[in-house]
Amino acid sequence: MLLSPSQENYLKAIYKLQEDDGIATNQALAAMVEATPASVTNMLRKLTDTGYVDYEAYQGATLTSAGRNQAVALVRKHRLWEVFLVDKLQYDWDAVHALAEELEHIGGDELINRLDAFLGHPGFDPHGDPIPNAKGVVRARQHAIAASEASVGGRFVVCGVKDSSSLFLQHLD
Amino acid sequence: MLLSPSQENYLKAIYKLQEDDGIATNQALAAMVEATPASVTNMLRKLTDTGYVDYEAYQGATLTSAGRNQAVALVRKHRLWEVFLVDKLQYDWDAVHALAEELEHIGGDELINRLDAFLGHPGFDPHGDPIPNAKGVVRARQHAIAASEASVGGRFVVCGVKDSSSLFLQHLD
DNA sequence: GCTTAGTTTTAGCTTGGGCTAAAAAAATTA
DNA sequence: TAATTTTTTTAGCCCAAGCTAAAACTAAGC
Repeated sequence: MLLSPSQENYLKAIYKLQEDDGIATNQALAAMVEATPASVTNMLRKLTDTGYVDYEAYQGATLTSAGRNQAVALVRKHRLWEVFLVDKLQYDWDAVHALAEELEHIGGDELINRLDAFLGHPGFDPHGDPIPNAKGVVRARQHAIAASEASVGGRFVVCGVKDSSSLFLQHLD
Repeated sequence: MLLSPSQENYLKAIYKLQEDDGIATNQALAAMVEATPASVTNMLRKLTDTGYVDYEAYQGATLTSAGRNQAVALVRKHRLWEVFLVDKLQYDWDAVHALAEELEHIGGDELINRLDAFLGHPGFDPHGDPIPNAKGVVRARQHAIAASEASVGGRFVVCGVKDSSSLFLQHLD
């Protein structure tokens, strides 16, 4: 089954919300894909019919295993393109998100696996997020704590940032 | 004015037909963009309204200078991505056309100029076609003659191929 | 110069993915 | 528990880009 860019964005959004909040509500999805809740209901129907999502009215959406595979593959593509843009094209790390959002919908496994090899199989993207491997396995970022948890005066290495808004990343620079 | 991928494909098709045949007929366009002649008529209206095409009923389409700029930019993007795929990702030259068709619709000047620099400002794509520079200037392939014109027994260097079908390119290999 | 063949356009329909406004369900508060 | 607020769904609409079938135009052959 072939997914449209729009459908792929929904799967990615559900995946992120499940990871972060445990549940993907209609409203949160609407905010994430920048559509109205009514449009989200429509799309969830379609994705349920095609077997990527489990969804019952008023109960929120969860990914099927097929849906989760797709979502992880998209995360992989997104993060590998971000590495390419920063490492090879010298983009600043705060400028790559939007472009990666476009690039992640291009091509299939062949392209992304070649890109992966070309980049030297990186384990993390420019924001420190882990890159799923070709089989969809994501290694968690180890030993990481939030900056707000760090003891004052202690010395730490920043290994990633959560917020990907361009404004916040520029502030960090 | 922002163009959809579909609109960009029409501009590219008109450009190619103008170059090759001198004129872009409705029928030839339909074949090139893989749509029906009726759909082509619709789209030509739109592109005329937005100022990229000059078109009067039954007279065929020509690009305005804005349209030509867009078309040349697309050819540039397409060919640079082909270089990337072959030189960096080790694709065979006969396998890159379809992927470049997708990639050429991504991003804007910034991305493509960075890609150009990364690739070392190549002058020609893997098929030997010249790559327009950032200003849209295309250097013609010099001193080139068709293989069918070459004298039997003479020695020549192949600097390009016209047909980009995967089948023909595989045959050459 | 007519007739036929080919091409292009018009008219009206379809599909995907949006939207708004109103109805229905769920959750919260009194 | 009842009333109110919030969330979700339904119903009906829009737009882009395609399609088919029929009408109109152009070009060729006799």
